[in-house]
Amino acid sequence: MPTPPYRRIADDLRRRILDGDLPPGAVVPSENVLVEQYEVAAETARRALAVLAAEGLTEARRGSGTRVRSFRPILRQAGRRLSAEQWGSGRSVWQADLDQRPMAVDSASVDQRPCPGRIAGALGLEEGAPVWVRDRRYLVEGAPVMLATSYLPAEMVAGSAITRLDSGPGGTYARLAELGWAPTDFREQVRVRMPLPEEALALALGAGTPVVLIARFAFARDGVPVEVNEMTLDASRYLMEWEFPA
Amino acid sequence: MPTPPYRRIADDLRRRILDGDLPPGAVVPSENVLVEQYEVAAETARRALAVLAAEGLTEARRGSGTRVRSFRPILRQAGRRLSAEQWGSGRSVWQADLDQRPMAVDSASVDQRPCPGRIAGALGLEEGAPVWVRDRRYLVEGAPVMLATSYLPAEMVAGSAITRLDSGPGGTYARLAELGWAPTDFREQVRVRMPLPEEALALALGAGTPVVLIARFAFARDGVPVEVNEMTLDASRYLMEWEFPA
DNA sequence: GAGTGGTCTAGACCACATT
DNA sequence: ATGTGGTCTAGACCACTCA
Repeated sequence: MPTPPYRRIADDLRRRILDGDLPPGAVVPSENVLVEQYEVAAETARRALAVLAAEGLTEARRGSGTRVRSFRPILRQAGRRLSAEQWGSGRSVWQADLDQRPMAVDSASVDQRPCPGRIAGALGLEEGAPVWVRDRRYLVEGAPVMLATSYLPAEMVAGSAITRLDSGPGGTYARLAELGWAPTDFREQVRVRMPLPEEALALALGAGTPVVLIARFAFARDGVPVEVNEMTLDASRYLMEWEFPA
Repeated sequence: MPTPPYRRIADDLRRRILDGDLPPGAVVPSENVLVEQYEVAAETARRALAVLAAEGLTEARRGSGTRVRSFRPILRQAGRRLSAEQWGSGRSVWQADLDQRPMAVDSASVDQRPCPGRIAGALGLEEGAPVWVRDRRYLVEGAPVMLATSYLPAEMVAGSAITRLDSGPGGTYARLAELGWAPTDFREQVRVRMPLPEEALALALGAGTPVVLIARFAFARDGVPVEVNEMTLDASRYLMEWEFPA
């Protein structure tokens, strides 16, 4: 039971990628080349390349070729507590160009709808109670990176700018504060899995790219839940950070 | 350019899984069955099943069959702030049996080593300065779920139980507190990607299972970094939670 | 032993990008 | 026009599980 040829080929290529022999953007040897070099059938060479694609290491383009993917993560900071100096010692262990690129919204909608069951429990509402639903897709450099759907009790936010596409300066949380429901605490629950086809489509995900699901709960004074925000992130584009006290 | 047969088959099966028609643990139609039902070649049927496996939805076992995977996550809580009542309204949107199963450690080592470059910066040390390195693998119900490697400045922890396999009651942080370096703040940086073969091996990962990489930085008073902990989690087994103030 | 998934081959046709 | 990746087929052999 020696490792099968397609795995050996994949292992070779992977090592070359991780060693930097094939840097980000470099063209990976084509199927035909692999067929010659390793003396295997075309399908076997394809399978080797498919392994790397499934690992998120490469990206194949029909007609062009297969290239090594590059990673330029967006830094998502939550619960920032520490000062800039403390950021200095204690910075990322991942060497990343954490440039702050501007984020845009390309498709958005705001609707009042009956509350879905799983959200109702979190908001302390009955299933089907009216909630305002804010739906958005975020882009960086023209490419989608995150989907977000936010739920707020209709009774709480009726008449405010939260029910309009443009929620105004400071956004939803600023409006909540004006209504006397300023968020004081947040809980974020995080799951990770491979995307469903619809998610892969909406985020234009390459093969081998997981998604991060974040459910964010915002609480006002006395622990009153005021918002649930379900987010879906392209995992290959994010470096997430949380800070909290001991 | 209609969707190719293998995708149609995969779509059919995926819908049946997500609809609950094929519940967790259920046997997915075998290659032979699919060959008959859809009148395709065996390789085409295989490819359809491979899609589902790559999505983490199924698990194939040679000789046995392909089954729908089940999701029984471990809840990992960080920065717990809110009370139990607030947990009540605002609970998970993912219906999950969050039983607290006991966690064991099966392989552990403690060594003094020169500090790797990427850790040195975070700990405010020179590269190569002596650090104690605590290495562990965690199991739940006999299966590995997390790898963790912790780095502490040798000068800070020399002579304490931190340098021994059994760090004593309360663990590393309790010992740090006794030494006058009680952690007061934490920063956790999180990345997600598909595993390298070595990681897949160490965590016994099925196909289509991402890993979560958490780099945890512990700070004592005045923002002095006292520990860096690099963790690798089986993404399919964790539900992570962070809480923090506005 | 029958059925299951895992791998490989040789050959074919297609869609697409680059030259 | 050539080369690239994407898909499909028919047939083969193997390793494993389960009854």
